[in-house]
Amino acid sequence: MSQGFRQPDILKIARQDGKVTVENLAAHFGVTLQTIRRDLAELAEANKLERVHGGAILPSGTTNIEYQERRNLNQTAKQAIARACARHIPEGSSVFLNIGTSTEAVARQLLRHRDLMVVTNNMNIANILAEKPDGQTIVTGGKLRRADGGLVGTVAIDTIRQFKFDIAVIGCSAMDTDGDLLDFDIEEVGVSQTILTQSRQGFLVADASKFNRTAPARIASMKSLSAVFTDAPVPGGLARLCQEWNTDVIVTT
Amino acid sequence: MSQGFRQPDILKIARQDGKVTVENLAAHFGVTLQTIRRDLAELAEANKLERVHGGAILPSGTTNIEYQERRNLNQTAKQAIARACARHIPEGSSVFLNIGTSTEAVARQLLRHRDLMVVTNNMNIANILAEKPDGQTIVTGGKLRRADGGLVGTVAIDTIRQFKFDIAVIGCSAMDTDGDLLDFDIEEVGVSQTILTQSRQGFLVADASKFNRTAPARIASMKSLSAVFTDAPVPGGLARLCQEWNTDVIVTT
DNA sequence: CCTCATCTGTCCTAAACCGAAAATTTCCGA
DNA sequence: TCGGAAATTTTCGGTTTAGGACAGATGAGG
Repeated sequence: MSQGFRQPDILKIARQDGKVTVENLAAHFGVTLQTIRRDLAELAEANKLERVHGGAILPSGTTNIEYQERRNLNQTAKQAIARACARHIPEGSSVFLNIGTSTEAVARQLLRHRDLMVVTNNMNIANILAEKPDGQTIVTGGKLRRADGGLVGTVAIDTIRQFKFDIAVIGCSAMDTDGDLLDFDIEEVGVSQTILTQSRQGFLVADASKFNRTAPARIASMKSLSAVFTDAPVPGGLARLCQEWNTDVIVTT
Repeated sequence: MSQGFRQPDILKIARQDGKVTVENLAAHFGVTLQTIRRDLAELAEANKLERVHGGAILPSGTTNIEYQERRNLNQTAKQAIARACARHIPEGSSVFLNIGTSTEAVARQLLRHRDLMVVTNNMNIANILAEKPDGQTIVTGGKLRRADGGLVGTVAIDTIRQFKFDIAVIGCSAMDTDGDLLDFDIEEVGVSQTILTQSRQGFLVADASKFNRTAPARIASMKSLSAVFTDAPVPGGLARLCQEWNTDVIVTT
């Protein structure tokens, strides 16, 4: 019985009991404490377990942490983009804020705007705007997605159809150089498209890293948007296209 | 058993009960008060908990103060009521949880139930259930009421109509001795009534202080409910009426 | 048979943890 | 406002645990 055999068993015990102790494992496998420590160190390195004094526990909230980290990614860029976007949203208007960390940043910047009617399908945004003393916040219904607090599904789409917005603020997973907006999640694409059809103007908030990525589902083309907010000049050909389409490109520094 | 093992458990207890006391935790884990204090200090440092004299509570964050205080009112009674109610909710069932501090307590007690489908129009409940690893949480749409995180209005009612629940758990502002359930808020009454018509069983959770109060709007009669959960025997005449109506009255101690 | 790589046990020092007691702060009723 | 009780912070010492270093054991491959 060696490392390779013990580690899956250790994981099984951990998942069953929620925790493991160095001492019990040593007794269970008939090896020394030091050997178990080495196993646990490897499992912790691989993020299978979380090491604590005297043993190990299951890693805490693996799902949410991913979103948390995504939120911190490019944080200063996102904030600058959000500020620029917020400046283009007049007080008193009706706005939709979609799922996403970028739109969440916009929500924070909108806290000072007066008399907005904000509709969102993002629980995090709703929580942020709950602090806002004036205006109205409306939450679309939907299935709560634990990973990112998004509300998705037919209920969400049906609710959105009942409104007409001045401005829709959406994010995306990736942008193609031909101006197409892409997303990883088909379910979300349906929501984004519905939002755009229900809005007079569409704003995209996306940091420049989205240009270096790709995703399978197509939301729409920049052609149908009024403005794009980002933090680096868009590739040359696309800039010309946007001009042709009458889509403003606002680049923050 | 050391620090690393206790802290996740402490968090779990805190999330379930809304608060923890140094003394209870010390007894629970069989360690001294000082040790628990060190744990709580660390959890507070990591913003997982908020330290208070004698124990710790969940970080306040969004909810407003008045609601926060209402939540603390009769807290132990509410918790006992919620526990009893949760015991009557089978695993795997579909449940609606209405606005209110009592229903919020029920949500905490339901965290351990498996494979529930919970629908709610209460943002606080949605936030609580977002931690739940299994089952589904669905949020009705609606206008976000800052005072208590409730989602109200026609959007909410329309969404509810799309479901059929095994059990509806509702609260109320006051109870009349003739068995009528009353509420201060007309808007909320409409939601409660819709919920009840869409459910096979109706549960009321209400602490005994509601008997000494009155309110203008009528939700329904206890006659239409399956069970009432409270913390003191109901007035004599009403007890007989409930028996006649086949409405169980569960009194927690 | 030899060699190399890997795993394991033992030893040792530094760090973490826990409980106890003293000093200080906070809370709450008079 | 004040005083006592409860809770907290601080400090200290004893005990457990962590993790690096090194040597022996084991097994595969040449």
